[in-house]
Amino acid sequence: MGSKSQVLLNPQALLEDHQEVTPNSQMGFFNFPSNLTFFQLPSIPQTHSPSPSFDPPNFSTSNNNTNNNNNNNSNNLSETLLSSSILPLKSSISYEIAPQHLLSLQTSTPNLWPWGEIGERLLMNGKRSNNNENNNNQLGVSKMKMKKMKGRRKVREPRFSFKTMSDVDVLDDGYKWRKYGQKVVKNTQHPRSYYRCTQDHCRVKKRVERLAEDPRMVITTYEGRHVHSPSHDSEDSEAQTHLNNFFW
DNA sequence: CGCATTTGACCCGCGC
DNA sequence: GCGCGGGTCAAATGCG
Repeated sequence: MGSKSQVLLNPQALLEDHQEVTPNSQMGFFNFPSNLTFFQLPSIPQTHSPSPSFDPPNFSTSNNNTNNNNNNNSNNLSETLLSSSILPLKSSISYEIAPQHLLSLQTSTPNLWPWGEIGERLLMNGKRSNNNENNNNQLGVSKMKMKKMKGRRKVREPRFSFKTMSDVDVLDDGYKWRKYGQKVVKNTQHPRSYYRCTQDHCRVKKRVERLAEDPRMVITTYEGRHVHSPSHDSEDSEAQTHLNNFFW
C-alpha cells in the first residue's frame, strides 16, 4: 500500500484528443498525480444515456514492483484503444489509486443493449444497430440462452478500463471476483480473463488482459456498478466510504 | 466436501 | 451461408 493518492477527474476529457499528462499537471478540473495517458476515443452515436453510475475501483495495489520505467513507453500506449462503450460523459469521478500504477483510463456511460451481449466490435466500429425492440427473437436459442434472455433487454452497464504496469494480473480492488472464462484474443499471446463479482445480485464484471505490445501492462476493464461495498477486510473501509461519494 | 478455476463447447453478430 | 472472433456457460478438475 503506501503511496495512494486521490485522482479527481472529469471523464469528459477522455473524449478529447490524446493528451499526455505529466505528474501533478493540472487541466481544468483535473489534478493528476501521476503519468496518465488518454486516448482518442471512437465517437458513437448516443441513443440513450441514463445517469452514469459505476464504481471506480479502490486499489491497494498489492505488489509494489513499481519499477521506475513508468513512462518510457508512453508512445506505444498512445496507440492503443481500450475497449469501452465510449459515450458523452458528464460526471466526475474520484477514486483512489496508487499513482505509479495507473497509466491510462477510459470511462463510459451506460447505454441500452440487447441482452445478447453485442460484442466490442460494434463499439469499436462505431456502429450501433439499435433496433431496440426486435432483439427478442428466440429462434434457435438454447435453454442456456433462454434462461438469460427472458424477454428482457440488458442495460449495458457503464464501463471503464485502464492500464497499469504490474506483474500481477488481478489487482486487489477490495472486491471478490470469480473467474468465469478465459479467452485468447486475436493477435495477442496472452489470454483475456473474465471475472464476475462474487456478491449475490451484483453483476459487475471485469476483464483482465495484458497488452500485446507490452506484456508488462495490464488492461483492466470494469463493467457495471457494485450493489454493495467492498468486502475488504482491511483498514481502508473509512477511506472507501468517503470515496464512494461520487458526483452523480 | 465445498468452492474456485479451468477449459472446451456453445452462442451470437459481423464480414465476406 | 459460412467462418471468425469475442463472450459466456457449465462440466470437469483442482485445491484448501
